[in-house]
Amino acid sequence: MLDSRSQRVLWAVVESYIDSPDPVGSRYVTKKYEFGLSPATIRNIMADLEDLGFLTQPHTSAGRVPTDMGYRFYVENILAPPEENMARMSEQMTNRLLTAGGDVDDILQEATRLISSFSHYLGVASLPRTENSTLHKIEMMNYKDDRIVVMLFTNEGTIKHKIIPNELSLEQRDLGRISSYLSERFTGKNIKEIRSSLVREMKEQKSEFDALIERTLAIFGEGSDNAGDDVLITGFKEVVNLPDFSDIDKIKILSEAIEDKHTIVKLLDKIVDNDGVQVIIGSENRIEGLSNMSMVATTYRESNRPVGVLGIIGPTRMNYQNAIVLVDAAARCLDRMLGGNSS
Amino acid sequence: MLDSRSQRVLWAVVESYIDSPDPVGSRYVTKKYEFGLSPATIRNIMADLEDLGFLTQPHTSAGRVPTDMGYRFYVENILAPPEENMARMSEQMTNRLLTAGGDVDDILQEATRLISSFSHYLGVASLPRTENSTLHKIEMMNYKDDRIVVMLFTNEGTIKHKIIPNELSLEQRDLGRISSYLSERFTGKNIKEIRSSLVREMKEQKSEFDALIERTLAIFGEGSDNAGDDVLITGFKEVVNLPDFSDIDKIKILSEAIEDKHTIVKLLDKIVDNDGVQVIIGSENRIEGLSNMSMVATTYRESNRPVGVLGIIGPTRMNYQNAIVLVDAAARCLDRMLGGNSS
DNA sequence: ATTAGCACTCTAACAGGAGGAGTGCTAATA
DNA sequence: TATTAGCACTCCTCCTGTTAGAGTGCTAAT
Repeated sequence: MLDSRSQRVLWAVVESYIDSPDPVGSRYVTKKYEFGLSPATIRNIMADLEDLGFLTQPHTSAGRVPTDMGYRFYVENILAPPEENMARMSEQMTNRLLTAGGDVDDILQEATRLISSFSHYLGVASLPRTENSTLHKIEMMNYKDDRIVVMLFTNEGTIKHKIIPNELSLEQRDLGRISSYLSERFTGKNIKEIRSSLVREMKEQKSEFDALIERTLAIFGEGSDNAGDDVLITGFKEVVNLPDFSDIDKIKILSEAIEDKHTIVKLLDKIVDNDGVQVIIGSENRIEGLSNMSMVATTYRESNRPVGVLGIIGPTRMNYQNAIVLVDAAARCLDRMLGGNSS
Repeated sequence: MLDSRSQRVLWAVVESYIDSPDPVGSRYVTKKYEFGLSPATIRNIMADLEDLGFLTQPHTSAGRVPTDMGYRFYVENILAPPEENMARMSEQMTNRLLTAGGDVDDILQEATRLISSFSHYLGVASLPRTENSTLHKIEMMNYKDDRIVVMLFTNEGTIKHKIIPNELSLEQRDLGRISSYLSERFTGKNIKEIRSSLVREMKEQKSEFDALIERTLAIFGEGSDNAGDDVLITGFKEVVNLPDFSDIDKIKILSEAIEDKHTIVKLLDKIVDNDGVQVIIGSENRIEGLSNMSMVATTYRESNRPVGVLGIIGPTRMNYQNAIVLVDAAARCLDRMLGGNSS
């Protein structure tokens, strides 16, 4: 599809543009990379690459800049194998990550922090969605006379609790009965299923515990309606230091996306599980305002079941190779940490 | 200390500079505010105010700008009583806040979000520090064979849980004994005290449960060493839209402060409880990099005991009146919501 | 097929100048 | 004595024109 000489030129342009965000000219390419060709020839090749849509010019007499399509080709066909020191870097990160303790949330927090500080881009992750977990146990207990604490234990090792008013003045004995009934009936079942089956039941047969059940449901459903609480974003301070964000308007857009999180959620939702690191380049994401951002992400697993997404978001001019290696290393590390937990 | 005419001029300068960040000139003051004086007279007064340290000039032929000292005088001596629509605004906010549900964390999250969006500055808050709470109950239960869930219930209505490995393979029976022993001994006591007394005991007498106790301690102490997890900061997207942050370097400094949180913690620590909204202006905070930021904050209470801080951070050129009213309204609203809870 | 040469284009950077806003001072005024 | 009008002066901002440089595309020569 593209002769190897053109590929090498495209490679040179992308690499050097990633290195520093100045349009790259023909002369520069001949100087920096050993082509054995004159600038004029490079110019011709570049013109061809532009016709094909891989490169573009900011203005008539400027050098070339890769298009999203150019990056795409670069990522898919001519990405070099990771360098030695890249491997060392990801190993370092993995080691740091392995020392992280706490529950899943803490580990993920640390993971995003690490991939952000190693890549100098934004680290993002979606927490395991409760609704995809399976129930391990439900506990209810009295708390301070007028309230009940409901606790939800999942097989995935997360615990959620919620305080609800004890409207029926239930005794601890009653609570024990209710919770062991629920536990017995639903243990091992998918939270999402439980939720819908409870809702159905409540419609069919009115019980005196409806109010209690309804409030309990809130734990099950948390995060499913107001998506955004279950996504972590770290590293804004890294990103503002990039020359790509010297423009204040870009910062505004980004800060809005980060704070509202909905946009990022939409992005993460695009990552499906297909056993590998996925790359979404620039306008491919089809999200307004994020057309000059790319994402490198993959799913992470828990007992061999994909439960969430981990990735890096940066400018289209990002170091894809670096990002891919880091994300992959972090995700596989998570797999081990989480998988090992629930064994 | 300052005759009323000078005060009015200072007031005019501050107000109009808050309104828009251009140095304010003598002519402008006479036009906008009815002084019955000529620009020349205003100039003389301004020169006096400059000599006194309340105003300053960016350059020779520019208008005047308030100094930190100027703002200080303005805040303490000549702040006008809140306008009508200000009161309506804070009422609106209060209503919105009252509908917030969930535990303390959720409520505070909503509170910072609200004061940020109403003020267009940064909303900040410190969560109630667990170590200042009193213990209500401790529960321990087996979880998935090889682990234990430790739950800490405070009188203040917060619950913390932690999963720790069950190294001694304790039975639920043992756990029940241990937790009821701990509960019995420490209920009603201050968490901080409990922590230190447990540590002391562990040193004095080795018990077979030391490892368990030590891990349990981690819950008590959480947030005390790595301060930063217990502070909320919201509204970066509001702040980047201010003309004060059109400079990219200021954004960098701020984003760093927000992400690391330590700086903000230091700032919040300066707020002591003395029954009222406190204002820290510009370089008064003595924190590097934040010399052009001000904070308006106050403590919020739980059962009449101050447990945390809530405030607004913005540029020195912030609308103090507005901020004070909002912070006060929000804090008093929190008082009610939390105080009512634990009655 | 490649390359040297050249005219052309566009930008970034600098310098100079006009306009304007605002001051401080002095002298006149109420 | 306090206020004000007048005026010279300063400094910033904005606009303009110019220049240097980088890079291109094209053509003709190799």
